Amino acid sequence: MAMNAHPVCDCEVIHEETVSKVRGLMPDTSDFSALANLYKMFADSTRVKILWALSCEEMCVCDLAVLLNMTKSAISHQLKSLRLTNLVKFRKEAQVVYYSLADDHVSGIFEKGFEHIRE
Amino acid sequence: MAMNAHPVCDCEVIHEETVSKVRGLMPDTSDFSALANLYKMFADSTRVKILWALSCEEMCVCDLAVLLNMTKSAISHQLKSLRLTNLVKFRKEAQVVYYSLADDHVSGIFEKGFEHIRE
DNA sequence: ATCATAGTTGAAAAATTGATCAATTAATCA
DNA sequence: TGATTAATTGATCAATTTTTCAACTATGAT
Repeated sequence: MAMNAHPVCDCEVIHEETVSKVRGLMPDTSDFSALANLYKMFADSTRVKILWALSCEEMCVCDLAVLLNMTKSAISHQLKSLRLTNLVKFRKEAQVVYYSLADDHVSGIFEKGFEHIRE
Repeated sequence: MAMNAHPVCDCEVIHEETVSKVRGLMPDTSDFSALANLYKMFADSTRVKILWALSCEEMCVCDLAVLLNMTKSAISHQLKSLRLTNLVKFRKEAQVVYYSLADDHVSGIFEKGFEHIRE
């Protein structure tokens, strides 16, 4: 009969040592959230296309809307998420807002991804 | 008055050249989907913790459930997604199923991510 | 054979997300 | 000033996703 069944997972700890070792090495939950939130930006076709396009060239909202055949509103909403995660930066010239990648890190993440899917 | 407003985005193409140049370079939609689906696996706290844990050591479902304080069922569902995207592999020994990372690519993707959030 | 445990599965519930729509801001120009 | 266009915003709806729950399979032990 189970003497040490875990309340939540309802199972014995099969390998206590492994679990405590890994737990000891584990980054904070907030680090994992930050990481997940970063990858979330690459986890949607629209956003990943926007990021890829901006890795080619600086573009305004309108350009992106035409390129991806979507409304300015939809693009703008996505750009907002990308701004909030510091993946893109922008400059305003008259009424036009030009977006570009915040830094070269982003392209680096792309490369890793494309590497993997072409294996 | 607008002479060439785009039907979907309801805007003029501000920079036709930019748009057509980028459009010419653009990978297939299916490539972007594949990329987004890959990053989707890293875009959830639970999954990213599982992947990170497995990058430390091979673990069974129970170990992961205890480590993350979640039910075996929830873990198992996530592992299924990870299996379907070929990010993890497993071996069965008696009733216990041991999971590990499918290849070193995965750790590489982590590093890029952590690099970015620690900037 | 019976029972306990590891793990998986499908369906439903709960939570999150993405596109749309209408309204709004900001800037230019007549 | 009033009209036009780029862009943003908040609310809503639809779709997707994650967890939960209960039922189930499979393996090993008594």
